[in-house]
This record gives sequence, C-alpha cells and structure tokens, in this order.
Amino acid sequence: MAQAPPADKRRLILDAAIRVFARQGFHATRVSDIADEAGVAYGLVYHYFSSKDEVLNELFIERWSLLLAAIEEADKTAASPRQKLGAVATFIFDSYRHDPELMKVIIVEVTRAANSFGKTHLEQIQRAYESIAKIVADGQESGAFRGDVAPMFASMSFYGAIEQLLSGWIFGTIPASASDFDQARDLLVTTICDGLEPRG
Amino acid sequence: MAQAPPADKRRLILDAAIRVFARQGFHATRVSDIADEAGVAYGLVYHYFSSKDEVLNELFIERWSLLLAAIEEADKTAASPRQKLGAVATFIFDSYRHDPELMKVIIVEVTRAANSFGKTHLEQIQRAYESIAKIVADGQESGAFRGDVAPMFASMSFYGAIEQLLSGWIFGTIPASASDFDQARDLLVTTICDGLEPRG
DNA sequence: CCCTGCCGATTGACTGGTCAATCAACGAAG
DNA sequence: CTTCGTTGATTGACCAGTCAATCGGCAGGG
Repeated sequence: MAQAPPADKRRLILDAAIRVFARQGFHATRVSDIADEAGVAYGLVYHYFSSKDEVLNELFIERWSLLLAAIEEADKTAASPRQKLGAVATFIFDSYRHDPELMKVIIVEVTRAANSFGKTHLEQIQRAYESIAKIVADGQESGAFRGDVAPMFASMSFYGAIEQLLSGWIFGTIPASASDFDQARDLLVTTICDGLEPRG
Repeated sequence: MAQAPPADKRRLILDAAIRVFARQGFHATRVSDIADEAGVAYGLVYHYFSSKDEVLNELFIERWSLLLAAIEEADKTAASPRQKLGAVATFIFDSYRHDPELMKVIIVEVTRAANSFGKTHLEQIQRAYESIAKIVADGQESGAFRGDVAPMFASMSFYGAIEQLLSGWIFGTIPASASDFDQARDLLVTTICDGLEPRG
C-alpha cells in the first residue's frame, strides 16, 4: 500500500494520554490504559517515551510554552494593561474551550499538583506568574494601576482566580453554558482591573 | 506512677501524618512512614483508622468544619460585606500562619486534588464557596457591591486568589516574611472589594 | 494481698495484588 | 541481510492491608 499516512504513533499516544489522564487522573491510569486507548502495543509507549512521567511532561511543556508565548504577545501587542490582562485571560479561557481535556490534565496534574509534577515544572510555571506580574508593574508605572499592590501578589491572585473558575467548570461546581465563558472572563478582568485602578 | 499522660495514640498518629504528608505528599508516604514518625507500630495505624485514606479524610474534615464555621460566624458578626470577606480571608491566612503543614496538606492533597480526594469532599468544599457567595449576594442586595457579577463567580475568584497566594508561600514562589501575611490579606480584600463595588 | 482470667491496645512479619519498566522476538522495508 | 518500528509476556519492586501473637491493666475471687 502506498505510504499510509505516517499515523505518527507518537502523537497518537500523546493524544490518547490526554483522554485517559483527563478521565482517570494520572495516578490512576496504567501505561496499558494509554496503549489500549491509542490502539498500540504496551511496549511502544516506551519506544517513544522513557517513562509514564515523560508523557505527562511532554504534554505540559507543549502547552505551557504556548501560554508563555501568548503572554509575551499580549504584553507586546495590546495597548492598555487592562487589555493585556484581558488578552491573557482570553487565551486561557479559549484554551479550555478548545481542548478541555488537555487543560484539565495540565491544571489538575501539573499546575495544581505542586507536590509531584508541579515541582518539576515550578520554574516554567513561575515564569508565567512573573510575566503577568510584569504587565501589572508596567501598569503601575504608567499610572493605570495603583502602586500599593505588589505586582507578584496581583499576578498570583489574577491567575489563581482564573484557575479556580476553570476548576469550577471542570468539576461541575459551576454550571457551564457556552456564553458563560466570555461573560466570566469579562467580569473577572473588569473586577480585578477595577480593583487595581487607583483608588477613586 | 500516677497516671502518665494517656498519650492519645490516635492524635499522635494524626499529627505525625500531617508532618509526613506535608513533607512527602500523600501518594509518596507509606503507612510505615506515618507509623515511624509517630513512634508506634505499623499495625496500630490500622487499629485507629480503616485505611491510609481515612487518615487524610479525618485531617481534612477536622479543619474544613472550622473554616465553614468561621465563614458563618463572619457572616453573622461583621457589619459590612467588605468586613465579612476580610474576616474570612483573615481566618484562612491565620490558619496557615498557625499550622502551615496542615494547611499545606489540606490545600495540596484535598482542595486542589479535585481528581482524587477533592472528589470525596467536593460537597464540603462547595459549601464553603456557597457561603462566600451568599456574602457577596447580600452585599449586592444592599447595594454595597455591583449587581452584574454572579456571586458564585466572585466567590470562586476570591477563594482561588487566596489559595494561590498560600500556594505561593507554601512552595516558595513568593518569599514570605511575617508582615507579608497581613499586608497581602489587606491588599487582596481591598482590591477585590474595590473591584466588586458599583462602578465609580 | 496475690492470683487468674479477660479484653482492648500494641506489635511487626507476611501476603496478595498491582504496575512500571524490560527485553527478546517479529516482520516489513530497503 | 540489516535496520527499526512494533509487539506483549515477563519480571521485579513496592506497599496497603491482614492477622496471629504479645503486652499490660484491672476486676474479683480466694
């Protein structure tokens, strides 16, 4: 048969892992579950990845680098600090809308698992916090934001609020309808930016 | 000898578990680690608890019921919505200051582990979100807060921001000095409440 | 006062099951 | 014939939970 699509088995395995990790959680999934879901043999997972951990690492790095790039981009492109933070929030919410399973895995198994995988990637995660903090600091220098809030505090609060809302949807704490995403994002950004404005 | 202190072994085991869970994380601690840390025999853990899980459950329920009570209390006692939210934040920050290891375990292993233990306690956790949401809703009715933010969104954002700050301290993302706690709490409450006020 | 029997607390060796990781073998393509 | 993607049975480590044995305090009978 003429060269069937290379069916990139590596990608196949990564995508299967997303589904299984999202469904059962990382600890509860056996490597055989990933192989079954991908429709490949057990051993092939170890041909492409050195361990079960590395599969998750790969998924995280792939996505987190996109987030870091998006924050940089927002910082360069958008005009006001408020718009910059809005763009960051939009990127994260859209990431969830576009691939909720992957975002669930990233948040639940890495970002919020600071004792296990989060530890490995602490530096990358922190880089995001710092980039957001930089946006806040610039906003303070331009006078758009009040100066008595440490940028890192504001950054952590901003990101923490976003992640908590996503967690709410992921675990059904908050009912989700399509329009809620945009509305929630606007409210969050508005509320936090209003709170960051110089005292009226 | 007159009645040596009963040396309540059950408590001894719970306190040892806090230390070990905080140090190694729940998954990475073996039941024998808990027993060693407590200075008791392996089997005794199973005399007082039906499983390793139940040890963590017990720790969570103990502390979370205090949080729920503190939120109710804040709602009844404090005058303004702003003061109510301030009291809630104070309780959580003080809990961390008083027993950082326990709070680390609660947050890392339960509250943010929505896939494993969080699932078991989702209802209790949600109860806290709802109580905070009620404070926000009351504030909206009295006109102290603007009405266009869903109370549950505000609640989740508020709690998420607090937890993210605590996580920052727990994992050294944010350097912690004694005064920082109170300052961070004030800034967080001020910023979020300012953001929730009717648009200036 | 001592002895005896009871019962809950305490001990730690052991078992059963689970999985991550290995590896020897296979087959298709060049 | 060699190379390399692919297969899946096997191995070896790990650990939660079990359980039979021991300890120690106390009651109550002699």
